[in-house]
This record gives sequence, structure tokens and C-alpha cells, in this order.
Amino acid sequence: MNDNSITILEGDCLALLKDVASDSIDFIFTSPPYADARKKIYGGVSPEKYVDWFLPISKELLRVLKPSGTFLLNIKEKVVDGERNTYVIDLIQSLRAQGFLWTEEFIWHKKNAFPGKWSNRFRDAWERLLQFNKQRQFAMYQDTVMIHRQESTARRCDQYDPQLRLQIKSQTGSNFSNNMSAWSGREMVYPSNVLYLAVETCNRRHCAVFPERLPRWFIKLFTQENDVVLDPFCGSGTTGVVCKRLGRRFLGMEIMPEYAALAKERIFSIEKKLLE
Amino acid sequence: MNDNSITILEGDCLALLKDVASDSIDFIFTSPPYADARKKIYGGVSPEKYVDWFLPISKELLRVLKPSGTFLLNIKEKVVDGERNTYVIDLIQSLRAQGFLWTEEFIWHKKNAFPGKWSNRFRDAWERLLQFNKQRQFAMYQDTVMIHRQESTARRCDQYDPQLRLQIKSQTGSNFSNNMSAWSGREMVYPSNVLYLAVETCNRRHCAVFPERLPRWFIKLFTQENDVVLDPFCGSGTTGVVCKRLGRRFLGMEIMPEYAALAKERIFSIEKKLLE
DNA sequence: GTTCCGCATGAATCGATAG
DNA sequence: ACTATCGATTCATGCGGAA
Repeated sequence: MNDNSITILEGDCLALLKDVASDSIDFIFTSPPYADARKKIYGGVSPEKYVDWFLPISKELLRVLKPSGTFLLNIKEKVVDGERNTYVIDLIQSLRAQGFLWTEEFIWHKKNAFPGKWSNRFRDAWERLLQFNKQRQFAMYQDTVMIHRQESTARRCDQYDPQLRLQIKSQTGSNFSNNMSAWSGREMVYPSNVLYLAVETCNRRHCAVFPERLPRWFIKLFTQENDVVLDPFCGSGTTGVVCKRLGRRFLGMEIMPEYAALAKERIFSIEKKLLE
Repeated sequence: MNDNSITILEGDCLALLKDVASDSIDFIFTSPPYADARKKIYGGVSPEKYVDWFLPISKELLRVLKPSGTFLLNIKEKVVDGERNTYVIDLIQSLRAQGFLWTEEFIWHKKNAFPGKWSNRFRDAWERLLQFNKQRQFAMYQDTVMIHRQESTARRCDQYDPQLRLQIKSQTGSNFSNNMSAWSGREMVYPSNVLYLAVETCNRRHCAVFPERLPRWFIKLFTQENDVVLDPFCGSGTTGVVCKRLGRRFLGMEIMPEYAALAKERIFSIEKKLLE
């Protein structure tokens, strides 16, 4: 990609990816069109053909990703004929065959999914966030996404005198396993592999597939400033907006002209705000 | 099974299942030993052999299950050589090939996941609850598991949302009447396919793998009174305890004599309490 | 009688060390 | 080189004793 920090390309990502240099992308975050979803827009990939449709694209993703980079795929299988279809788990196996390592599966637990009821199932309140890597060693900046402790634990620790805490810490020094000093004084703890986030509602301008906090969390976790983030199905550009705010370079691809234009507009408006 | 409402059989479930009549079980809820887990207790099935080990058992489960019945499998893949192993998704595909329908995947979002810190991953805070059926039409009693609207949104599952956390804190802390009105309100909603529960810690009495609320929720959802519930890996008998309390018949199987004895003892103690 | 604190302990995973 | 064992890490929970 060029030096511009944010780039939106309009077109089919399979073709556009051919022009991206190998080993040049630090992080790929994308939410591709689900099978049969958005039929009018993407021509409606059927569940049976989903894997065959995706594999040529993921082959390019594997090529352009840096060895230390991460590919994060937001996806959820739909119900077909009363069953959860297997195209997602088929895809996991095919991506492994292609050379990706299936490092982890995060869960997005949707906080305010619409109440719904069907005769034989409840409303679907979670999606998969599949993490793939080229190598077992990859870039990960865990300290950037720490969270507050549970209240019950926090309450207990807060009652300790801060000075006493330091004394304990210095006294025990070598042996701080399984005692207070190991974590006393710390307000923040590491998160788990479940993200509990609200679904963003559609507004007049655009209908975001995911809330900004979702890409933000992963971009902070897997990249540093000026790293290059790729979203081959960038839609209205939420991932790009987050990159702009966080000072990451961004390469977005979108086949629909309206969405590509909207993405550019949203990012331009962020730029303007930042300059003010 | 005989007329006794609760039966615990000691032995290998593959052999014991041969004596169970076809199409006789309303609901199967089980949490088999995970690959290489609890090695000291069970033999420890390796990830490579896991599917081959499970398929003969699931073939029997398919046979004994009523056409309208449901099979619910609690399982989670472990990390092998830096990757999430594929034996669970391999198993899903094999079970479908065997004749099961993969109807749904519920998520157990664990409130208190096993601690730990690693350079390349966070704590694992969720497990799969895979729902399989013989037919697209199956028994499901959705009204039995309805929840209060408040509960569905504000279950203190707020670690990623400090603002919500403060709201709840102030609500529960100062405004008691507000809290009460939420509970007295008649607004009941259906739950989603994500369960947010704490792991039960070991206490002196027994060491339960999952909290009672987990089987309770599914048993209420998929069975009526006097229906027959089967757990081929019943361990210390938590599923049986719940069945006793809910007036369901139960058939449990356990290969370890200590655990089978413990299960019998726990259920006997429930019986005594109920008689008083 | 309450509330509060200390402690043990989990379906875990990684990296180093030893054979 | 490949496997087996061990130590270090970490957070929510329930129990029991103490204030």
C-alpha cells in the first residue's frame, strides 16, 4: 500500500489483493458476507459453495500477511433446513489445510440482541471471532486491553493499606506465588476470550455489522501505531474509522460503490475532526 | 430402565448402553471427559483418538434416544501445540454422518474461568453445549426457562462496559425499590443461546464439574415431569440430583466406583430431604 | 446474628529442564 | 529430535473462622 494512512479501494478483493505485496500486512480483521446473506449485494454465496468461494481469497490473505501477523475472522453459521450449517467448521479445516494455524476462537457475546422466539430455538446472541496465524509466535500486546477486576475481588483488595501492600511486595520478593502481593495494588486484570459487547443499532447513515469496540479491541491487541490493518470486506468502513482514531494505517476493500463511498466519507469526517 | 426414578449404574457406558431399549430416552445431557483432561481420574483419551473413541458410544445414544428427544453435549477443545485442536468440530461432522442433526450450539460463558497468563492467549471463559436431534421436530418447552427482562440485560456481565457497571452499582446500592419493581414486573422474555454461569468450585462434599443450573436449564427446556434423562458420564451425579428435584426419571452411568458411589449418596440424601 | 477476611482450588497453558 | 514432567502464572468463588 502507499503512504496514505487510510486507503479504501473499490472492487473485488480477490482481484485487488493480487496487487498487495507479500508479507506486508500486520493484521487482518474482517467480517465477510455470511452465506446467503446480503444476497442482492454480493450475489448470494450459497452455504454449499461458501468454502470454495472463500479459499482463493484466504490464500491471498495468507500471502500478504506478515509472518508475525494475525488474521481475525468474524463469522457465524446460519440455520439451514433446521440445522446449524457446517460451512464455518468446514472453513476452519480448509484454512488449516491452506497453511493457517487456528490459534483461538473468541466469542462475541451480544449484549442486547433482539428478543426473538422460534418454535425450536432461541435468539442467537453470539458470534465467532476466529483467530488464525502463520506462526506460533505472533505479535500480541496484551497490556493494551486490560479490564477492571470483578467488583467482589476489587472490594477486598481496596481495603488493604497501600503502604502495607508495598511492604508485603518487597518482603516476599522471590516467593510471590499464590499470595496477595502477586496482584495487590492492581486495578486491572487481563480479559478472557469472551467479549461482552452491545450490538450497534443501525442509524440513518449506515448499518454497521459490528460495533466499533469490536475491531478496536482486536486492533489494540494485535497491532501498534503505524502498523498496517487490512479489511477485504470493509463495508461502511468501521474498521477503517477505528484505525484512523488509533493511528494505524488501513487498507480497505469494498465491492459496492455506495459502501466504498460511505466508508471514504466516514473516514474523511474523522480526519476533519482530528484536525480541528 | 426400570421403574425406579433414579438409577446409577457403575461401569463402562458403551457396554451398559447395549441393555437400554431403543427409542426410550427423552433427553441425554452429558459432559464426557475432555481429551487428555482429568488424566488421573479417567484414562485420558488423546485428541487424535477422541472421535474414534466417542463414535461407538454416540451410535448407541442415537439408538436409545426417542425420535422427539434431544442429545446435549457439553465439550470444549484444548490447545495442542499452540492451536485449538479440531477434534470437537471433527466430532460434529462425524455425528452428522452418523445420523444426528446438529440443531444448535449454545454457549456457556463462564463467570470464573481457570486463571492463568500466557504470552499468546487469554483465559478460556467459554464452553460449547452442542444440541443434536434425530428429527427436525423435537420436544421443547420454552416457557419453562423464561427470565426477567432485567436479568437478560443486566446480569453483571459487564466487564467490558464500565458505564453499565456503574449504573448497576448505583441501582443496587441505593435504590432498593427500583430493584424490587424489576422483580415484581411481569415482563418475562425468552433467553438467548448464551448461558452466563459461574463454575462451581470444589467443596468438601463433592467436586462438581458444572453448576446445577446448567443441567437444570436444559432439563426444564427439553423434558416434562416423569420423562427419562440419561447421562452416560454422570460423574458425581449432578444431572441426577437435578432430575430428582425436578421429578424426572434418571439413568446415570459412571465407570469410576468412587464417583458412582458419590452420585448414589448425593441422590439418596436429596431423597431423604424431600421425604422430610 | 452479621459482616468480613484469609485461604484453597479449579475441564489450563507455556516454557524450561531432564531423560 | 522427541517426549515427559515440573514450576510459574492467574482470578472468581465458597467455606470457615474472626471481629
